[in-house]
Amino acid sequence: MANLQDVAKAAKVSKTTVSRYLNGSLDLPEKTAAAINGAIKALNYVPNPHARRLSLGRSDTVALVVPDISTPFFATFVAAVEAEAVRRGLSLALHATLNRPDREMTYLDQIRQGHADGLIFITNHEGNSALAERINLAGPCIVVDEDVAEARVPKLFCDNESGGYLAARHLAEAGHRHVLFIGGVDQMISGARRYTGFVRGMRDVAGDAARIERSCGTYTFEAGRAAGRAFAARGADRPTAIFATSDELVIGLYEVLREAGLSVPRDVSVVGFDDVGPLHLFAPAVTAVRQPVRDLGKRALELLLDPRPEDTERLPQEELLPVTLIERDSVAPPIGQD
Amino acid sequence: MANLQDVAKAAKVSKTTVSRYLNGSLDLPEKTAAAINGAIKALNYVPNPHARRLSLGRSDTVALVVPDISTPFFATFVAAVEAEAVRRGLSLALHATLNRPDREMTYLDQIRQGHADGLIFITNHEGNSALAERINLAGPCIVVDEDVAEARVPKLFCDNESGGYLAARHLAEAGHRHVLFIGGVDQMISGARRYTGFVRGMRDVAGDAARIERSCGTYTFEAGRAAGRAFAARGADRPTAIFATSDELVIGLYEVLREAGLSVPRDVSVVGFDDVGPLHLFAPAVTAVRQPVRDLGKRALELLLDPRPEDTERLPQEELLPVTLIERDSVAPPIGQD
DNA sequence: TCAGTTTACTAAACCGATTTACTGTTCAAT
DNA sequence: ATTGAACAGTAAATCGGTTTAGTAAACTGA
Repeated sequence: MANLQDVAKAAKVSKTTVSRYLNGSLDLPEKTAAAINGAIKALNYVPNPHARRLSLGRSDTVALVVPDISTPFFATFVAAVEAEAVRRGLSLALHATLNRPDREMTYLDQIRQGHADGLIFITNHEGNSALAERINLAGPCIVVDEDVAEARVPKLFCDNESGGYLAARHLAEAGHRHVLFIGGVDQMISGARRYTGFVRGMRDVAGDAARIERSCGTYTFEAGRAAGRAFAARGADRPTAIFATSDELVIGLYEVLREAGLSVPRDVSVVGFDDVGPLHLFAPAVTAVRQPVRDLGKRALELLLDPRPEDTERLPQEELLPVTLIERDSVAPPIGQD
Repeated sequence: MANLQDVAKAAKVSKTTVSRYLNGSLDLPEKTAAAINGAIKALNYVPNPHARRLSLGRSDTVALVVPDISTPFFATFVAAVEAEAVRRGLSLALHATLNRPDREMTYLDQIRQGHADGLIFITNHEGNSALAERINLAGPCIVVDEDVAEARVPKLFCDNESGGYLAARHLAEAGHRHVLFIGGVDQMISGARRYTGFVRGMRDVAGDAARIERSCGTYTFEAGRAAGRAFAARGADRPTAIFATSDELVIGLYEVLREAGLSVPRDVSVVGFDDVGPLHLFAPAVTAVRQPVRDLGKRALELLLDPRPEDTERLPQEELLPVTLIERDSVAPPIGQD
């Protein structure tokens, strides 16, 4: 491969001239410019990216750290970030942590070490302060989807509270009073806020008649199945509606309800969250709170790259993106005595 | 950030010594080694990746070019590649082309220019020879999932022909004689081979009684809907079973069949392909040929990094990974007069 | 005609590693 | 006392760009 020196020699000028010409920091008379362009074409010259990065001290690459890539939610998120990165002429380095703190640490360190110019970070487990500390040291970084409490960086979430509220109102207005919330623990922002909103929504409509149960776990198929099994095993005093706060939970739940011979929405109503997968094709189609996943991805990169506010001492700004309720066929008024 | 020089100074040795010590090309007495380790720890030294890459002429990064990341198939594939890359200490640069040839070219060029040490390439449209030429110039590369005819690089596919065969036998053995194949055109290896296998499977069981129709298009929701609409609009002489050769096609098809009031498998049997999404939760659960997507990802990286055969003149080797038929509830014997 | 400006370009330092080809010292054996 | 090997390192070149701080020549105006 030809390098800058070769081009310079062929065009009978110096390295400096070629470099500065290419970077626009030098105006050249037509003749010289033509000679350089000719040499570049003839030699098929392309700047060596590693030399460039070393010299400039940046990589034009952003790193994306997510728990997993194969779930629809993260896959869609990654796709949105990638699209925005391309638009800005950046490359994307993708890292999956499988939610393991040691791997999160590793990638965090890599950023600090200059592997990438910035980092979009998503973790899925309860925050710990060692992690937060690493984030604060990592250079340009933004935390998305789930909070890392002590991290002093910009944060971007969907409006979890409002999502919980919308789901609750919808259920309560359909007549449900005894409901089950399946979701994350209070230590996680999505779990806490969705639940807060859910409770507020139920109270707003049903007041003290609302009877709210909560089942905490991860956002996985297996947790959905487990909660579903526990639900199915109960007798008469069973909630009449379930708010399952992720696509995976809904899928696992549906699986078990079907096996148990429980019909949705006749025996129990269901509202989901995320709505990234093909929930409209399930039987019955799932009513769900939809997250603006693509917007989340696009906005994450914007926030990462846009100039930071100067006063670093202010609390990290937190931005919320709106969610919407998509009504389908999994909610009906409750029947029976409950 | 501290650099090699700083460490050397602190340890009272030369840059060379530190570098060679760290890279294992120099044995040092305990005292010197301890001094260096101490300096590294004290200064929090980490080698600058860009300098390293420039010096070594490699990036320990592989590039992955796929049409899209947000579909379950590619998302799962990417996840598998990433996992294998981590295992080998490599980074992953992710690029989505949205199936646009210009972007494919761009990324192909980036590899040649040294952005990555190797490339896993997936395209989803009919091959063209300009693309193949670029691939042949791009350095270490492997083509996966769909062929690029004139590319002389290792290739990795699932066993499409066998997948078609399995689907056809299953349908024919259930009694179906008049069947519809929905899939890619003959110019694409997946379309051609799945169809070939499908025809062979039908003939093996039903001989001349087999009546096979084919609908060519892309592997998208929309194509599935379109084929479904065309199917639903037909009168008496309608096939009794459909082989929809991607998850997306199945989803689009199901959507339309449901709207049209056609019941699966009573009115029509369906067999899918891919089986990456939650097809087991659809109503009815979809019988499908399952692709070994994770194996595909893992094996792709292995093939890319494993030493190439020396005689480059031999035809590029092609490796096929086995598929399996997952039987669920979307196939039943045909009823009626057809 | 000569100072001052503009034009056209460049030498050399720098980014931070790796690596080749040495140097100087110590020790054992002859 | 000398030779040769083993030990403990190192100077300097290299990778391929960017950038600072210039220089030499041509032109302009008084």
